[in-house]
Amino acid sequence: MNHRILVVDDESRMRKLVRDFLQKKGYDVVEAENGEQAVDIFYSDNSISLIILDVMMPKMDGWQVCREIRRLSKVPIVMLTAKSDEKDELLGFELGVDEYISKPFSPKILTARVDAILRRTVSDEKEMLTAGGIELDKSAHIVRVEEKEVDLSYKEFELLAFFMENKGIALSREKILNNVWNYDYFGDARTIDTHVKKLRSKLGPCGDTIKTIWGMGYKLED
Amino acid sequence: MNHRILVVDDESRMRKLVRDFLQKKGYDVVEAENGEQAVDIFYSDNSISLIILDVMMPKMDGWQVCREIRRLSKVPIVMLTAKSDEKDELLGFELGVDEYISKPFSPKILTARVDAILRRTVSDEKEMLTAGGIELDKSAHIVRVEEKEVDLSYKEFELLAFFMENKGIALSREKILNNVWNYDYFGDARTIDTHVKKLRSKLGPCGDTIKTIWGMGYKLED
DNA sequence: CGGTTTTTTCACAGAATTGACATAAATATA
DNA sequence: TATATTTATGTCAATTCTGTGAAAAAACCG
Repeated sequence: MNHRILVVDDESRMRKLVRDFLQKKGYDVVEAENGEQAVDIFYSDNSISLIILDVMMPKMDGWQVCREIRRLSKVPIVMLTAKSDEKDELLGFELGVDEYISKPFSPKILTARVDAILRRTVSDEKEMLTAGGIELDKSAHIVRVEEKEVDLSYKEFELLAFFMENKGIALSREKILNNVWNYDYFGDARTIDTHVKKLRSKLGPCGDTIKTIWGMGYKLED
Repeated sequence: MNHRILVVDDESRMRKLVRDFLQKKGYDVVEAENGEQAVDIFYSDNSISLIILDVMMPKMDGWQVCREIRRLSKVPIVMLTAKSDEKDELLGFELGVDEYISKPFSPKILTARVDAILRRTVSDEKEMLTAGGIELDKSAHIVRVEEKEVDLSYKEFELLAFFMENKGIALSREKILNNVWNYDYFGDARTIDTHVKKLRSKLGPCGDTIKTIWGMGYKLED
């Protein structure tokens, strides 16, 4: 799930600078040294999730590249401008630029903005619950422990989801019963123990994320 | 799935130039040296998916050709103009011109625009759903598994389409019933199972793309 | 209408899950 | 330390759920 970022600038020094910081943050980086190349790359590599674009470039400038890309894609675009210029920004927003960063910029600002934009666009896609090394996707009904998918039964899944929705909160057996089991269930409270046991063992290395609170109930650690 | 492009220009040098670049990109090219011929060819060859039209031509000019074609077709039209002229562009957009390219143009720009338009229109018209080796064309009502067409009944098709529109998402039987069957259907819950069974067997090697989520429903894998 | 295809119902076998229970282990309490 | 209380664990029968084939019912089509 790594993001690939296309950096477009005619100065190789600047490309290297930006690339270094993005790579340190764990992003994949692809470079283009002019607008045409950028468009080519973007059209041929459909895994680009964000473009950083210098405005000042010979031949095809940043605006043109932006316009060209926007013909068929809504990929987030960050513009690098020599200095903040209101007129330009207005033009940019019409073209669908997502963010401006004016040179000289601090690398922190750059990566922070990139992070923010990607988080925004990604989080639109799906809701994930996480805790420690556990990842739970309610809609896909998938649980992963340390990146590896784990098979859970229906009840186990429901129970874990309830734990994760209340991570860090101590839950009494009664509360768990009322939420995970049907309201007409009046069975043994020990039943929960059995399910917790199975959960713990199926969660493997993360099994001890479910803590016992003696005399009270259980809690999923944050 | 190759696109055929009709290039209309009275200068053979220009036709050859455009044709060369489009062919290098893998397009089929048909040429016409005047408006009448263009209209004739377009009407007789119904596999033309885009037209590149020079504005300046003797007898019947580009606008006239455009108007003529638009009488019965929405095929994308790209105009080649000697120089960008606002008045002309306004006229053109009223006539439904999709794109302008002013001479002299870079061949790369030409092909990039053509790519973009075709990708856009293709994805507008044909809503293609894919998942694993399964391809589903909703408008054409066709399903292919590993390039080979598969015969599905109406209900089977609807069900598969619903799965593919929600690929990666776990779907309860209730949800499936509400979406694929009429709201007033209260039949046996086994009905879905039966259809899933048939789907799985008809999808052959991709049959196991439809996962059972025990106690919950089904899911088409991403 | 008669034949054909599609859709639905149904019963049952087999699979997976669940909850109960007995027993062992752990923790608090006196 | 001894005792009471609470939790962990393994086992297993009962229950619930799904897959399947066959057959009935409905829709379709000349």
